[in-house]
Amino acid sequence: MSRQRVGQRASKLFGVTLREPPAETDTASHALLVRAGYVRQLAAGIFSYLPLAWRSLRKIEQILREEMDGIGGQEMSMPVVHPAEPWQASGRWYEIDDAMARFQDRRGRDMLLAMTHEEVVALHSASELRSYRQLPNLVYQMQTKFRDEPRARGGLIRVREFIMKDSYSLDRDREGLEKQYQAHYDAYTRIGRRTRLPLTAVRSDVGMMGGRAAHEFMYVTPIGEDTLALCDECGYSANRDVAAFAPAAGSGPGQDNSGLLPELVHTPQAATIADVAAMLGVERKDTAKIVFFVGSKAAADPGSRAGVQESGEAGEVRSAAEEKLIAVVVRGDMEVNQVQVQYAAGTADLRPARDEEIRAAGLVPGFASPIGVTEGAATVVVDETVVASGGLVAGANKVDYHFRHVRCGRDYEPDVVSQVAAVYEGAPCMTCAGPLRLVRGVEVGNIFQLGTKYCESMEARYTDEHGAEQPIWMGSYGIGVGRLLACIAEEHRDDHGLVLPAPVAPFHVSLLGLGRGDEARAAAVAVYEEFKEKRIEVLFDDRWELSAGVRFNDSDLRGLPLRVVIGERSLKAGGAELKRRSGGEAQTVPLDELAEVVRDLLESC
RNA sequence: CGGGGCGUGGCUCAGUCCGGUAGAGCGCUGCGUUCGGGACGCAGAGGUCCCCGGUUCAAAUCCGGGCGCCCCGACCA
Repeated sequence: MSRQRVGQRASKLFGVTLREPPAETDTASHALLVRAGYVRQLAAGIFSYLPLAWRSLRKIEQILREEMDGIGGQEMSMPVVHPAEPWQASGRWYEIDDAMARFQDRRGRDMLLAMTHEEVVALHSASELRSYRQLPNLVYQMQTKFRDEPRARGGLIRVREFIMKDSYSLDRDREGLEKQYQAHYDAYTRIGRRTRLPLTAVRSDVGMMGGRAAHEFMYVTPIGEDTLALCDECGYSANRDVAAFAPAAGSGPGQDNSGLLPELVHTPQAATIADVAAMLGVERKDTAKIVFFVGSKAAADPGSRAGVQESGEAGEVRSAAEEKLIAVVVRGDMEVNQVQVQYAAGTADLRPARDEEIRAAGLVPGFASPIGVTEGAATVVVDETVVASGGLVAGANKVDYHFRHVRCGRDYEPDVVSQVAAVYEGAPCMTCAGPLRLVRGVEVGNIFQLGTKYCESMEARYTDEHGAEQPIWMGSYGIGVGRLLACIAEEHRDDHGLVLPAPVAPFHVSLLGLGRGDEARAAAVAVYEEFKEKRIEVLFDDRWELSAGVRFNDSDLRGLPLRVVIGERSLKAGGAELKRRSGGEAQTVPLDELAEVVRDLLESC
């Protein structure tokens, strides 16, 4: 709770309420945040936080600050504008395309807007950290990031400019890193509790961050853009990108008859799995489908792409020789998990192959088959479930023909066998075989064990007790502050507006002065002054000229945890009317007890 | 980056097909009435119809180009 006197008159509040939601608000919580006067959009994915939102964000930041300090963090602040050099040294200047906002300063020096701060932390660590005596260490900041998303959406959920709490652990070895990683895991769990937002930790892909382990902290909601696989029986949870499941052995017709050899069958016009299955009288799971991608290795020598400024140049610099065709074989009823294909095939980038690229490898789009892929023409990646299955229906690499009874390992040789099928609703859990459930979620926070990657490129080393130079081990941990607020708003609302929990609400009390009489008005003003004096954060609706209905509705919309009404009616009843925004009965409280009762009630909001 | 939609007062939108005086509701200002769940009357202010160019006697409206915003997909640390 703030130490300062905090009060605001609604008549002067910068940020009005809107009766109708602006046209371009897609999610319920975002419409409310706009209508209630919390946020305003300046450009696609770029928002201003008006005083109400800013007060909430500062409270959220304070919670984050306390939790970071609690695990030994030191707050600092690093620039939003970076020179290109550190990002060139780490390679990310070249690996990241349009998502990075680049520009040149007046001298023509390459600059960028920070997307995150690993490079700069590593750079500073190189100069500040020299001895094992200074480790472990942990620094963090609340800082603006800019990521030029191809498509911003969902209000504050997916924006281009955002404030992030980002912390960076610095350790002498893997054990130290794992310790700080776990400390963050626990801190994030506490943060979810304190902000009243249910968070689910899931295993996740390391993506462009690199490194070993990673978890995401997800708010499960239908408006989420990520898909999670959860096991209710053993608690396994993972992002769909990395979710593992037990390969199911096939049991369909043909699959039992392991002795049967491939048999060519005529399947005119049947270019989709559904067509083929129907024509041959089998189920989709008795078929195998082959999906083609073109993967590219990231340029080994960063210099080969130096100076890339425009997205259009990127494709020209990357030579065709770096690309390879990847043929992925999954069961007909399953989808391909592209992230896992990247790992299996060892490529950095993946895109669907064009028909002419498939033909160039001597294959027939629509009827392509893993049988007869010319050595070296394509990397054949076969899903584990396909290997575990018996004879499946597969393409014959000949227009209008398929094979029955095709078996991996007997009829064709895979280059890689891996789980490249995407997890599906009801898939058997890897650890307990229970059915996995797929839900949507918003990534509120993430934690990465980076290892020595960034510190090595910045030459951040320490000297150990034997006098030997060692690389520093880094972990990186983020929480989107605005995204957290957006998720809290999504979780805590009703038909009338926001219902914010006290720890993150911009004010504690919405005070309404009703009625025309001088006595009632004086009483309301007196309570306003008293609340301020007693450090109860109060938003005082002093707009007596408006009708009561308007003011009640505005109060509900803004969603402060408590509402106090003082008017002729309440005075006649014995004082002020006090009501929780979250529901329940209103109570009448004598004015001389009001502040105390309010303070007590706040403890449970 | 592919597909689609939209751009008119502060907000939500009509008007565009079929060219001819810029509109409604809400909000805002003033006066009066009302006064515990989005009140009422009267008076009023407020618009480069996204921008540039073209066609035309005449363009919010038709044509060309651009910009912005939104949705679906691709992508995403």
